[in-house]
Amino acid sequence: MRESPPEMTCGRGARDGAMAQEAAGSMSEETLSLWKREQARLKARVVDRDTEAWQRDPAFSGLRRVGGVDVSFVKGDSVRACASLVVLSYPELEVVYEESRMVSLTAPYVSGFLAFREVPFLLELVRQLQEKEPDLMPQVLLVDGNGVLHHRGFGMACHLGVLTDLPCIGVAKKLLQVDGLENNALHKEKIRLMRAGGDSFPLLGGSGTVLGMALKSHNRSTRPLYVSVGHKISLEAAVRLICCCCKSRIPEPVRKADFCSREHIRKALGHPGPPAPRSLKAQRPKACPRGDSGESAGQVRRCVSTGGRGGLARMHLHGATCQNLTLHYG
DNA sequence: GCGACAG
DNA sequence: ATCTTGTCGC
Repeated sequence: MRESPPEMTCGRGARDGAMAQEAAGSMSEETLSLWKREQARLKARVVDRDTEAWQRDPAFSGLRRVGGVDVSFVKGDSVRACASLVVLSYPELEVVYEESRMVSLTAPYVSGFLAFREVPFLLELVRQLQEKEPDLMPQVLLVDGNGVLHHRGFGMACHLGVLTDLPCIGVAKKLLQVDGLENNALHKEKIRLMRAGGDSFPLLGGSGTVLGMALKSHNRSTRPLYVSVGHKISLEAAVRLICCCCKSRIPEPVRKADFCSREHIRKALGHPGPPAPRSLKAQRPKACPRGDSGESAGQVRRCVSTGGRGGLARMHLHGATCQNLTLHYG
């Protein structure tokens, strides 16, 4: 049951005034409701508290490997992309494993359903790691996107976490404005008031529950990160770990994964980048000037860990868990 | 027409 | 996600 790509869809009287999501306009209501049901089904398996000993340790003793995943895209191409998985040692944050793979995306991007577009390929990378280098399986995975900070409380970090049974943390670069959360003047003021790296404030959903934390990931970072629980870790431990993984605004595991996937695309497509058929719609003009002065790279404090004893919490990607690696959408 | 829009 | 130019830091 594959959806037509956006450009093949004739005007179908989208009731979204301005066709909020061009991709969403190509998605059948049947598929969207199927995806919602799948999210609801898997959401029941999310564990939003610490399950591993190292997560409670002030120095994260026992944590040796932190993973990061990312998907980068080919310029004018709506289907070709590269998925990457990296594993870094902790606390050194040196790459001990890296795998990148060119993939063909099938599902379009629809806000709220990012996992159905990217997770299948990330799952495949985790499965490959389990087969070839099980000893390098990360003890926690940092995901580029949200966890429970999501339209239905089940973002990509939850999705990947449940299907791999690995602790996962959602790290988003922009606030997803759901459940009453708004990137308004008050929110911006709170951001401005964060002074040092490690400062944060809670993101309270409409029902009063904490959906995540806005975090100033290092001293000179202007824009915050939005951290939320994916699976098998508490929000407190998640925020603390993200801090310890940030040499710059973006945590190293995610940053390295991003670099690897881009580099892989550059090599796979050869250096001359241009010939790419423009099949998507024209870009919408940006009316507002970008008023933020950029990032600044710089050495920043990191949490220090006193090494760690041997591996305790071993990831169990065996047996019953492996069936979770089956792809779940269609 | 306007605003929102993880990646 | 991607494009864009310049600027700053190492």
